[in-house]
Amino acid sequence: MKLRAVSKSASSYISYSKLLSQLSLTKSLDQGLQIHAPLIKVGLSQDPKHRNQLINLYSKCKVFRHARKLIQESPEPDLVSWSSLISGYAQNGFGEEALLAFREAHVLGVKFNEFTFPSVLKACASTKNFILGRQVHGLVVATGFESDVFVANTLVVTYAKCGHVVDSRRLFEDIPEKNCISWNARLSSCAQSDSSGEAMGLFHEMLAGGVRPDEFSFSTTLNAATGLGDIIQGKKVHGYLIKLGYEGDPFSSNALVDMYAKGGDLGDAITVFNDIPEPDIVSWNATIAGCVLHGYYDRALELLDQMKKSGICPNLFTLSSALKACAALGDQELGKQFHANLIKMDIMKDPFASVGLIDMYFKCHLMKDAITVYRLMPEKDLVAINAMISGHVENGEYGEAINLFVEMYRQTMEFDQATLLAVLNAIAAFEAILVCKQIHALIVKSGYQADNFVLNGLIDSYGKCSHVQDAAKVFEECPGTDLPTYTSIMTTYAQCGLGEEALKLYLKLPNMGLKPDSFVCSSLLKACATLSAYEQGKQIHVHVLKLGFMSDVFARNSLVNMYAKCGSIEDAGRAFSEVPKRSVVSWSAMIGGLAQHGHGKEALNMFNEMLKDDVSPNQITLVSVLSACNHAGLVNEAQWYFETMREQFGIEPMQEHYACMIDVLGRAGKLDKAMDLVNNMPFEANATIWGGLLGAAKTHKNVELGQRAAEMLYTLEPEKSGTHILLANIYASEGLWEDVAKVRRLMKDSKVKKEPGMSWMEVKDKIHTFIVGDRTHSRSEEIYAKLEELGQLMAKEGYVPMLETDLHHVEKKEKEILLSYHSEKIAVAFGLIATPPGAPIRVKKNLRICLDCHTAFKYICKIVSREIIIRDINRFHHFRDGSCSCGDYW
DNA sequence: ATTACTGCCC
Repeated sequence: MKLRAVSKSASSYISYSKLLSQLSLTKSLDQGLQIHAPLIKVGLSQDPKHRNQLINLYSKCKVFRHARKLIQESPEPDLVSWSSLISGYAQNGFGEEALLAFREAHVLGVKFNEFTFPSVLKACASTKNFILGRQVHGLVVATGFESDVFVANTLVVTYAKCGHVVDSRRLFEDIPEKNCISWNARLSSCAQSDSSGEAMGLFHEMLAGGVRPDEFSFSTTLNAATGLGDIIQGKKVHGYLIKLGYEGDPFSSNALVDMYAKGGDLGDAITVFNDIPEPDIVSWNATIAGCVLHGYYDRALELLDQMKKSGICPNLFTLSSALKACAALGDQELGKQFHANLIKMDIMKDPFASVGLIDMYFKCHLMKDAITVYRLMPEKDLVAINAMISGHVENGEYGEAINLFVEMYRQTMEFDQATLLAVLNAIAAFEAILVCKQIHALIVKSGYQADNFVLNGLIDSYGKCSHVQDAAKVFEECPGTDLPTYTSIMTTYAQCGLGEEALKLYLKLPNMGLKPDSFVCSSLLKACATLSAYEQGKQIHVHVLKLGFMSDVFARNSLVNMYAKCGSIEDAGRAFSEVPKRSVVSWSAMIGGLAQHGHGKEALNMFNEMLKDDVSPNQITLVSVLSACNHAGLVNEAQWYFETMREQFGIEPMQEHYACMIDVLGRAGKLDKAMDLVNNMPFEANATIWGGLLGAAKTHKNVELGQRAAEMLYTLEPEKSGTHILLANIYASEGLWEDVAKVRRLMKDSKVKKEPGMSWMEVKDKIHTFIVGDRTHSRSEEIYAKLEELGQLMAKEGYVPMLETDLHHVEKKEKEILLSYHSEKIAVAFGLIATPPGAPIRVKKNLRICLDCHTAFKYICKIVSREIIIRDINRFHHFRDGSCSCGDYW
């Protein structure tokens, strides 16, 4: 009986031992627990080998309580049992516990070996306990295990993870026989410190040293390529990976998907993804994130469905991307569903989940939900605050956005690039110039003046606040100017009416080695529009075609606007007819263009067509409609649209509509009605409105209204000289020379200078600028000869200079000379000698065209058989066959 | 011993 028991236990000894090590490998806890009882029964659990195997199994399966109990039961501290426990903690992510166990064992006098040190070091790395890590390193050296390549590799990784990259590199270099894992450890330490370039170099060194990379080396190197955005290198690594037969490695495949998705062709990413036999959650996530990154939001959501159907549950990564897709698509319902998913998964404490939701709710205009999610965040990190600021900007709450920043900055003094960009956006939209200057100071103080993104935002904000000079200063001091910087400053110039400056910069782009993109083109088209630079505009049009931006609806709308503002309503019409899907912007641009050219009836027809096309007008469309009525002198029509726009189109008349209507009435001589509207509208009349009334007073020779309007304008815009000039003109036209003299004195005292009349004429790619009596042009002699010749021909046809338009109280002869050398006349004369016969002449003027020039051009266009197109500050004048398109109404 | 995917701003 006794013998049998012994022999049975002998055979069990071997089989239990085998079984236990098998169970340890597969982490089969249940079976282990089942064996534990029989082991006790046969008395084998007291055997050190079996006990250690059990400790190992329990530690691996995270049942540390049982493991510790077995250690306590053992008669003396044992290296293997403690090692098992420590490694169990370390492998399962219980770093702190591993270190505690290590200290306990150390105090008990356990001597460690090359199998224990890696676990302890791993725990130091995961808890970022550098101090203990260095002490363990000392222990390693003292016990002579430094030369063990296994331990040395772990040290390299530990130092890197604790942020001590230099020590990590030194230790790596000191390893005499570096194996593949040593190299991998170094590669991973580069990944830790964001040194993708260094990692790429190491990979090549590794190859040169004859070490064969494994799947770890490949996936890490591919990640480095992604970090660098260097797809060319990445593709080479991809090729080599195939050659060495690691194509099936899931980590490398996922790294490839991520690389192509982030920096290359999304198609390549999807190809790699489709070749993965059993994509895991990371493969799906990387592909879905790639779709979102490239703007294929529907595709991303479809993939998410497919993923679920394949039996894989979305995790936080998946839902982050999905929320971004919902935000971009404005899909509230789906967004809410994902919110429910996140709550069910109990991961709402994760900042990524909250920020994704905040962003989604703001972009879907569900402000309250966004704010609720933010309030429920246990710890509001910087990214969440940034999302709040930009969310408010997104919803037009610029003041709230700025206040939020100020409040946050006072509390934490924390901000980053994204904060600055969000605040700058708010400033730009709010035109908050004082805040803009403060943020500028903050940018300089905090060292962000080397950050191009921030500087571009700053330029943009100064531009939107109409502080061109500040914008230009930031631009000039920009350390490295890239294409977006140029775009920002060119857009600023274009918006502030300095189209010429924008064009000058554009011509410099090739010299800087920069290629224009669709943003530059759109900015330039706007510049051309402001400048009325028709030839330049046509060239940009060619660029837009060549560079393939014609699929861009913005580009097409910009073309309509540019051609209209450059005086070619025909080209504008052609561009308009080529817009595939006309939005309210396309229609408004066309209607506004027609209006500016005095084609009031056509503009109104266009407006009716737009309504038939089921496109709803917006405020801008109605400004264009009223302006069309204005330029065509259609007073009744204007009144009808103005009075019915609220009920017909649900658009509340804004200041611009009132201003336009007041202008219509004023021009038509209905000065009383105009003043009624001024007194009864829900706004204070601004400078534009008083300016219009002053013009009306001049046209209809109403001194009283002129004086009142002028007085208002002196306070509203004292820096403008136009007011004085117009008032003086009113007095002059009534022969009130003493009053003219008074105004002139006033002008002199207040140091307001008359804004000099300037005209521009574009020939080929050069813009020629002229002022009154200009003799600086290289072809001045020919120009003045032409003017002389024209003067004689015009006189024969019956032209008489309209001397009363000049307010200089000088001799008649002198007046005649001053009049004949007005900048627009010089420009037209230059046009006649510098362009081929029969070509239309396009001139832009910075002020309103003068009455005498207007009359003269009617004669000239007939004499020379040319179309003369003058764009003044308000509108276009097309002179053809002795008359002007404005019908003498401007 | 070593490897991947997510948020705010451009």
